[in-house]
Amino acid sequence: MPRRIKSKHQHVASLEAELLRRVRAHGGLSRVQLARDLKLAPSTAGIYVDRLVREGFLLETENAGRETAGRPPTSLVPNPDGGRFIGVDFEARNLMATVVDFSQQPIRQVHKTLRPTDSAAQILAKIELAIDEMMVRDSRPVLGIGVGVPGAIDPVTNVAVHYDFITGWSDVPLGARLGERFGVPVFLENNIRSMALAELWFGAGRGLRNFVCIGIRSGIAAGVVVNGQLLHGAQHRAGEIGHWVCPVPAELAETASARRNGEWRWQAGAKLEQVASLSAIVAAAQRGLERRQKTALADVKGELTIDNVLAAAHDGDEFALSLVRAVGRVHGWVAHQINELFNPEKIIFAGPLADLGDLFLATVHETARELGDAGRDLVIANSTLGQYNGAVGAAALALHQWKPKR
Amino acid sequence: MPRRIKSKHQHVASLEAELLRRVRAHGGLSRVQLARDLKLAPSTAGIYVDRLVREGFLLETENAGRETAGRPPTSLVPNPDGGRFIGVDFEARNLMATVVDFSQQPIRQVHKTLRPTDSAAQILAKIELAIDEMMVRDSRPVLGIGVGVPGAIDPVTNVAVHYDFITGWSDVPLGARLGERFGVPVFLENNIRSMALAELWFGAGRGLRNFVCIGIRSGIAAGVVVNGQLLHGAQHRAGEIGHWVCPVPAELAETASARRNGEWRWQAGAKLEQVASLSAIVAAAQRGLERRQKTALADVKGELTIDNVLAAAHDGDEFALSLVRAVGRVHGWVAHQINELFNPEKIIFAGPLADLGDLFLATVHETARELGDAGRDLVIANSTLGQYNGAVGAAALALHQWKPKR
DNA sequence: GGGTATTATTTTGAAATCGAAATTACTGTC
DNA sequence: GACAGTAATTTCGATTTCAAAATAATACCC
Repeated sequence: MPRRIKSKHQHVASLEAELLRRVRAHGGLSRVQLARDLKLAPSTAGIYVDRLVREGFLLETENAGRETAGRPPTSLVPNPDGGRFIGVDFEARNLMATVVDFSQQPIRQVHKTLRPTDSAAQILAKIELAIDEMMVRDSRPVLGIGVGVPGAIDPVTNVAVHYDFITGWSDVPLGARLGERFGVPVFLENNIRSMALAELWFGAGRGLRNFVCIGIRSGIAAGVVVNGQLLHGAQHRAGEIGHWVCPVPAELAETASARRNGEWRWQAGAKLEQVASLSAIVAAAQRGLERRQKTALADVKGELTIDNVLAAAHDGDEFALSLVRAVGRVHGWVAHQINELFNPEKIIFAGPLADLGDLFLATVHETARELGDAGRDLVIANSTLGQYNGAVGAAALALHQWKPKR
Repeated sequence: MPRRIKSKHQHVASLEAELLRRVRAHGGLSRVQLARDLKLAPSTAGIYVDRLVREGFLLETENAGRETAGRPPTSLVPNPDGGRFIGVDFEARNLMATVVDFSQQPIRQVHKTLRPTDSAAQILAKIELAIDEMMVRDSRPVLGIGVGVPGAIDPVTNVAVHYDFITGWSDVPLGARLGERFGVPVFLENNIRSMALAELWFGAGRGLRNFVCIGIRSGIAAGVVVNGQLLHGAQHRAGEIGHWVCPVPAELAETASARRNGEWRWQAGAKLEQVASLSAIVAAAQRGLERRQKTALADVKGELTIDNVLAAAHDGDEFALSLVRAVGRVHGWVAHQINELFNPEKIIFAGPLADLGDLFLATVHETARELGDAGRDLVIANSTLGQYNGAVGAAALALHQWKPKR
């Protein structure tokens, strides 16, 4: 009769993991503060912290000048040499990868371009290549890999279920494959959700327990954090607001008749992704060029890209600005709906539009305030984490899920 | 120096409470099954169950004919005489109250009508009166009171924060007041959320971990259950989809021009509550009568009520039916949006419209399927719990929050 | 410099919980 | 009716976690 194999101290490991998470989130905590935060007895916190220090995951630091009475606390920080984690984030066109040290400081980053014609196998190869480049053999070993995957994933089996925009990307056993190849634990997450994790841990959502992160790239999706936890939904498909049926501002309408007046219109079946994503902006700009709209975009050589449009808006081109504002109005409506349904502490926009700053956000905010009761309690912000957002979030996912072995 | 008073065994009490919840949810569990469900050692489960049996909260039952080998399990059921709980649910016009026994079987129910002119104080008095009527002095004592309150509440301080449709209903210390008056713990919850709890524990949401309950009465709101937990939001204001800006079907439009064609329209500022609530239906029906629409409703004496309209629809009146269908289309859109955002296992509609059955739900379902990708994974249902739904949920809230004293 | 107040950490013994090994109460088989 | 097989429950240390008390390290005051 085979003896059942079972970790004898699984709680111990997860408690240690929780302590590490806390120390990473608010560096410089003491044993006693940790005990208070986690509702542990001080003695218990002491035991675990001692062990983590002994094993080289935490460092005790001198704390500089203090003025309060009493025995000074011994502050704890994660030991950067505790180990490294790799994060990968990709969608149809781009792949980003990063390595972070044990204190979640990025050490190195890499960007690769994906071609629309790339097959699933080719993309898999590029992922492995990017990870290889991050796998530098120095100091401490790589302890885990996190991947932000477009489309649906199954975080239990670590399978990438499906993504429309990569041919053959269905039921890819990404976790198993990378795990075998690199010999470390692999964690998958949908990529907008890993962006939300990045915001939660080091971005605009730091310290919040309820917020929504809206990612606008080729598609549109939302990562929802409730009580400090990512929301997945029954089939891990929560957040697909790209499929929302939404109002269409005249500027973004496809037909001339729909553009006639300034009023927003309701078109049966107009999906948010087709109305207010980056690709929708490019399409609307192209329609504008076709009808000889006066704009600096007319001078663009070759294929019109989203960067052209955003640059023109940034430089004050009226037509490009009108498109950005129209998209902003739609997302103002989105923010309003989400605010009423979730009552989050904050709504964070991520992606190239967010990088435009106030140019985009002002319209969003204005529209949301108009729609709500004086927009009460509505806080909207742009992500400030830049384009490695998702990769960093994926690395942090691995970092946070990882547990010291017992 | 006053010694800090603190329950020495708070986990014990909450573990016992959890065991009780499990046994209520799936009557007839055994010690071992409970241990498995809660990931406890069998010995631990045994210790607690023994104590609960000894204290009269659980009963061991004979289990009828079985065919499996091995020592038969001793099934456990909640002891109906373990204690009673009172639930109250009210909104602007109605107040419902119920008592349930320890196995959550309703024992008695009462309904009171509230007048629109009632002040906060008068309503408070009616609540107390209803509770008095439920406070029968027999067998076991009342252990807790749950109240489903309209509008915003603060479940931490147990204060009813605000509700628009009762004059002076602001910062009512309902929990403290009832607690003093009746000498038992009082638990507050927003009333749509307590309806969602009722669905979770004994209704269409039984056994589910992710679903949304949409309540359509004078207003419209949603109770969202994620991972088996109610979602509250940052200021406990989650679920206010009545404020959603939504499309308006021609049948429900206010102006003649908007009614002109069959297309749905987007009106800036059209709120779901003003478009697709019970009061909106009555208003649309009245507008129909004013323009001499052919309908059985023309024969109604006195003020037109929602019951008239729903009865007419039930009897096949074309005009009334067209209104119900139009509202159904709007809620089909709502279901679609919620489905994409949350990916719940089920969406449950509650309120008088749901009591119409398929007459209402068919349109909802059809619209939602049209809007989604073949409506994949979308399950929509009507509540079957009837009008004491909220009261039962409120009682269950008290029942579930209550812990045996240690 | 010595006492007092204050806060962090460690020590200590007790309570909660566990895992593995009995024990119990059945069913089915010869 | 004894005997094997099976699954629930109990028993019995061992481990984890706790709470309270003791100890340590500082500031502040005289």
